[in-house]
Amino acid sequence: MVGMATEPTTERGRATRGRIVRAAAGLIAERGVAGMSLDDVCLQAPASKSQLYHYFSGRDELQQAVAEATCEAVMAGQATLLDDFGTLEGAERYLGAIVALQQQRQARGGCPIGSLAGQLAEHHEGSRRALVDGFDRWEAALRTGLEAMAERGVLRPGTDVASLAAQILGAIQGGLLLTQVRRDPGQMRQAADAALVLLRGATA
Amino acid sequence: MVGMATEPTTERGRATRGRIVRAAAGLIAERGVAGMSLDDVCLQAPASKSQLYHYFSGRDELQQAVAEATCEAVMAGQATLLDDFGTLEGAERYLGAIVALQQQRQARGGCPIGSLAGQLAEHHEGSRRALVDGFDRWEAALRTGLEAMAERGVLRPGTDVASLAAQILGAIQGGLLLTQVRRDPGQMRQAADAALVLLRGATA
DNA sequence: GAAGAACTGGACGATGTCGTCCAGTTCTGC
DNA sequence: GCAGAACTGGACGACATCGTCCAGTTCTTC
Repeated sequence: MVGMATEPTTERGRATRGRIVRAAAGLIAERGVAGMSLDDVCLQAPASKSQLYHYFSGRDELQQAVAEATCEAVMAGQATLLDDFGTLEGAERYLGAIVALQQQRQARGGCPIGSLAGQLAEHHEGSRRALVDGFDRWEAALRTGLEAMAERGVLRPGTDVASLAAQILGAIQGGLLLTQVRRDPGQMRQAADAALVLLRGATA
Repeated sequence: MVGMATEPTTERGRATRGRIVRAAAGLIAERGVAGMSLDDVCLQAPASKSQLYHYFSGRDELQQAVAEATCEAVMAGQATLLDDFGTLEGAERYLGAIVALQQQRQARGGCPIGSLAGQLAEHHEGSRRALVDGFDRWEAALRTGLEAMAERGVLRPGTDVASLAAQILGAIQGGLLLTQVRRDPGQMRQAADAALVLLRGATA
């Protein structure tokens, strides 16, 4: 934990760093943060201990990198769906897609960001900040869609789109958490309905 | 992990088991599931290894006991507030109390049940079931309040109180998660407002 | 193509953790 | 008050994990 982490400057270095982060992310998703050992990460990457410690100062920094990569992946995965969020129908499609994904995954895993939050947020400031950043980007995308609706007069004038975006994100996260714990995608369906109630409650 | 767990039959045994669970719960709250070692639990309880393994088959069973105790504590802590949930004003008081608690705690810790969910639900079936039980009891309490409102004609006839209860619980959990990650009690305020919107949307 | 920086591989010691074991003490039922 | 069950204390071995170290290889720059 003495040496500082190094950014890779060569193509090979970037590839190695990427393999390590992906392996760590996979192991965390599979076994949880507690179940991920650095040796396992090296084995799975594949990479060696010195490579891991070359790019990361230690476990904490690796976990933070996983948090960042996870946020990136989640946002990238729903980017096109979120672009649609500027209309009521688009919002319905977006929320329906989340429900469908939960059904397809048999209600496992919950939200990748939310799951990490429960495991990291309270105990590692760097990881927490990475997750805050992820939620901020998510919420900003929702807000952008709401603003588009507001501009077209779909929402009542004076609607607090910032709050509404936060509430919708909260409903989604709560729904995903209950879905995961109860192993029931119906929980996400109800949460999606709740988000739509909040949205429709603000329509003109 | 070979021996099965034993229920204590004597007063002293129950006290010891209780000390162990409380110590484990405290350490998990402080450092997370990953950061709790059984040696630390014994040190803090105080108790000895053989006592721990006398009452629990191993780490997993101890964690499950912590999950059960946490659910119990959370429900006991809000029992009187939840009794109030049978009126609109009572519901406002209840949600306001959650917000106030988050402010008082400086947005730390989130929901004890929800936090455990993120760390345990995906990886230990027994713990998951304990958490499901906690959420079920919570939701049932909300539903009881909603049914009281429905009977008194506060809610529109035909309101699906079961779904509404799940949605309100989801809003609360989502709000607590965002509060914890963002370290901002305002997140819980917005979630509480969202829950009230859902509730008022069902009033006659 | 040579020099130096970046990267790689894997062995290694220190440490923490788990789970076992057994001898000693306290409690319970008769 | 005694026999047996329940409980307690702490030492112990096996093992996993962390983080370090250094020699060897590949890349970049000139």
